[in-house]
Amino acid sequence: MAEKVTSLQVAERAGVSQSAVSRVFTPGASVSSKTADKVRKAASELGYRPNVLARAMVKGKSRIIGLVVAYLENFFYPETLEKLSNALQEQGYHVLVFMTKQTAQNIDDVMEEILDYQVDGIVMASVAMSSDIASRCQQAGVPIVLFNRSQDIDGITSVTSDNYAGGRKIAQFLVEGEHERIAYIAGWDGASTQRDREAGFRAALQEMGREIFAREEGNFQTETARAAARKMFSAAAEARPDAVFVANDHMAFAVMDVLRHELGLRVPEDVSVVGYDDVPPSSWPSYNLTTMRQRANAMVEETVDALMSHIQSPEEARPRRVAIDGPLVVRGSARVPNEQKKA
Amino acid sequence: MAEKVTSLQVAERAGVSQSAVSRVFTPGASVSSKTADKVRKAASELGYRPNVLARAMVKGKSRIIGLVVAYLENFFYPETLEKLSNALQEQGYHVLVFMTKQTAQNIDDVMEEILDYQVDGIVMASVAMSSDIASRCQQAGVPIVLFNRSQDIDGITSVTSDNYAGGRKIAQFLVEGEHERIAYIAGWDGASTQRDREAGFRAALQEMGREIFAREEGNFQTETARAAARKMFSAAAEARPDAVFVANDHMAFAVMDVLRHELGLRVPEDVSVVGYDDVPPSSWPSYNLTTMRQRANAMVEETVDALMSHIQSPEEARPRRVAIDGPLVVRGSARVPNEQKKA
DNA sequence: TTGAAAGCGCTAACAT
DNA sequence: ATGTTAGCGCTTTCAA
Repeated sequence: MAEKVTSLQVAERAGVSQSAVSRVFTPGASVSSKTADKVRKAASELGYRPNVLARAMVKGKSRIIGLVVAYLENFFYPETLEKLSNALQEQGYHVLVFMTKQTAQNIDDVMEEILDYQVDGIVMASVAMSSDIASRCQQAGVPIVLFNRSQDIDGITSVTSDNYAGGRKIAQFLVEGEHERIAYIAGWDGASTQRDREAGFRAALQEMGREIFAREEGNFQTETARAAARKMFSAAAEARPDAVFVANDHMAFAVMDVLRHELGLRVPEDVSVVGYDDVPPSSWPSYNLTTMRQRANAMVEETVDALMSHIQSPEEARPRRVAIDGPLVVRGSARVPNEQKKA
Repeated sequence: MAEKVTSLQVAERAGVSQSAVSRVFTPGASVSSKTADKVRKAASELGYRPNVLARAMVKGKSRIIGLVVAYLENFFYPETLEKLSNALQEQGYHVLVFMTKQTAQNIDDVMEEILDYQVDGIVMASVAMSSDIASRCQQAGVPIVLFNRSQDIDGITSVTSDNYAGGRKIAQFLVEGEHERIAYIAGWDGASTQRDREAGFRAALQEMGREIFAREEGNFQTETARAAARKMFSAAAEARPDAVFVANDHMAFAVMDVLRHELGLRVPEDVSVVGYDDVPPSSWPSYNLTTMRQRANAMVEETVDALMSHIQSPEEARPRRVAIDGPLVVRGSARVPNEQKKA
């Protein structure tokens, strides 16, 4: 049960002062190479490494980023978490995870906890936030970025895909594919992603002189999405949609399964399905889902960049609201305009 | 840009000493309710909360658990991470994430970093570890638990499903299902999960006077698994397997897709497929995969329990090697013995 | 019960 | 270039 090795012990063994040891481990400090050598030798003999927490205390920077996340069940998030964590690691930061339920009280509680850890920044993935809390963080000087959510709170940075544009693209694609009865299965309406996707979808439809033929709520959940699909597609052929935009891939899989395995409908022959996210299973042959890609890499890059610039120059950094455009990935789950081929 | 509120400021406002403030926020310390009230009032007016890092320094306990993880692409891990984080949060701990590549050097580096954060414990998910590093942590008094991996290092705690027993069950199930040519698609052989699953599978087969008809390497990766499936099933009907155990679900999906969509084979009529893990897509109707369930909840519970007992009583706590049994979840991807029904 | 004081392991002036 | 000193914000003796 060896004890913790401190810089003082290293100093004694190397025959230098404790601050000399500190300097050796501080990039850009002034130490002679002779001292440095002695110290490094002593340090490695003792197995010494600086205590990050102690350093954090004196510098007032923990190099910890708090990540608040509500659920990992949508496969877009694991992907994101992995990329985010990697990107942050490269900058010398690490991610401290806080799971929370999507209720105001929970979120507020969790935010307090996060702040207790003196994090240098916070990423909220798919979690809404009270403006109270927002200003509390601003006071504490801790930058927040909303990931995959945007909110109309002043001075809050958010990074999303361009959900409005995405909704528009899908509407266009479906109309060009000569669909007659275009439906929508919505996500949870508390989410800006849901609202923006639907708004873009409807707007584009309207511009083309069309409108939504049917709409059900899927709430971003498998079971609810299944129920929505059953309800929407139980009618006779002429009375049911021949195309449906499902607000995310996670629900789209559930919808496709109901269509094919419960209702005996063919996709895309009887009904076209389009999703949103482009998570891994979307490209699996069983689903082969046409979907809007959320560019996780780009979104993570923006997030890290925003965080870093706020940390490095709190005064100059301006809040930003980034909406990243992505391609519509055309696969086989939806009929396409004549000239196109499916992937 | 409000500054950090310290216990000293609270003390001044409440007209008490700084240590009185500390006591109020220390469960089980002796303070009169009069003092406590004054302090709490001042604290909430100022928005004071104790600095966890400072507390960590003096107590030598950070209430941070380091999680080392190699990839989140197997859907078993997001699930695990969510549950683990929640369970730990309930105990007042939080998870600091370290992503790493599966190479010895990387892992060692990451472990050093982790130790720098003075974590109270470490969970390694699907990551192997040198015995060097193991003893380094033991020296530092930091308990480690290997999650979903076991290693023959003395004194190391590991929590897995009972992979050997799982392999056996699958062999039995396949033989009872009257399969003639039973094949295996292996995972990465560096993983104990792969080795144990295969060992149990082979042992049971042998006891029944049978053996593996064909074997390919899938390496736990989608593309490699696809290639394995193509190679294994390109032969004529009599020369190819009529059943295959794929070492995890992630690969099993890829295999099923190749079987159905590339090779035009029916599952389970032409070939039965069984996986391992029971991740969410396994129960989706498109796959409806028969698979061994890994009981994530139980595994997480054991992990947290092991961690807590080592933290609370480092002396008494014994290393444990837990292998949690799980059920074979029978769905539609494999032919079953006559009397059974599929789910 | 309460305050004063020491100290957790480190960094950052300040002097030399 | 290097040592000395003063904290970072807190918990925990030790006296009172």
